[in-house]
Amino acid sequence: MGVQGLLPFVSSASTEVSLEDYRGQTLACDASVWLHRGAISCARELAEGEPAVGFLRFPLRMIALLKRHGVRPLIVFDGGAMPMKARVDAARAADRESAKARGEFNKTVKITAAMTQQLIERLRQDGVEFVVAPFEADSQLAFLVQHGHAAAALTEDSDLLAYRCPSVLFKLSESGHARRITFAGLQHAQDSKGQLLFDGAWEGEWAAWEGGLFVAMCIMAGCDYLPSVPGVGVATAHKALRAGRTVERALAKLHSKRSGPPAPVAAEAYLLRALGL
DNA sequence: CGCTATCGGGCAT
DNA sequence: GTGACGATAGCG
Repeated sequence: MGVQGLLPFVSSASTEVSLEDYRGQTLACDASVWLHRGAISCARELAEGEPAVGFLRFPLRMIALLKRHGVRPLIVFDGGAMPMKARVDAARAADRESAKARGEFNKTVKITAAMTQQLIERLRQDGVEFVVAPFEADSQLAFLVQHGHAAAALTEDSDLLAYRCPSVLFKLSESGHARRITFAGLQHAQDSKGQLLFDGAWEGEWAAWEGGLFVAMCIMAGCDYLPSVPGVGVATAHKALRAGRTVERALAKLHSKRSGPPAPVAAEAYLLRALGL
């Protein structure tokens, strides 16, 4: 999931970069998407329990790509399941079951601990650094960049911005180019008319977004941890926060304007607590 | 109409 | 694991 619609919304703040720009530096790499993509190439074998090693090919190729450009990869694996994501995890398991019944194998792909272990073994042999996150890789990737252990995170997951990761590279291509979004660069993000999204509407606006409103916008638009407010995406959440200037007033505004069922009451309590309000 | 949200689905080889 | 992209639907 990630935050639906977030990347298009802030795409004006992204710039094209090359891996050459990171020569001699460390990139913290999200292993899960690489493993999933690799696993699609042998989805049937995996679904039917046949031995398969083809899923290693794609992640190893991406690592080779980084090394070819003089970049030091730090591979980050998902660790334990998040209790708060239990509902989402259960839904995905059910989806995999029904996909298997229909013979749609590439929708049944599930990265097992054994598969992760096989990749880790290769990384050990090849001298590639890695860490296993306590829970989800996302927050670990953000931590590594925030504390200077990596120059940027390399992922496909928009959640990295919600975690306030200072620098994120998306959509790495075979040519070694990617789109970079820095958290600080969001200050200059614009809408389609060239108007700033997070600054300029009032004195100190960017500081407010940086300090919590941006994260609130992401949560309101829908995350894996809370039932989202129906009919509210990134654009509506942004509008409400900009008009209200605080989470409380933005939520009140959405309530008064919206027809249909009110937001789940638990969502608000969690949101406010998550933001320390 | 214009804007926004949602749905289905590719990714690799 | 998440989401480009095009289509569709619901609202003001």
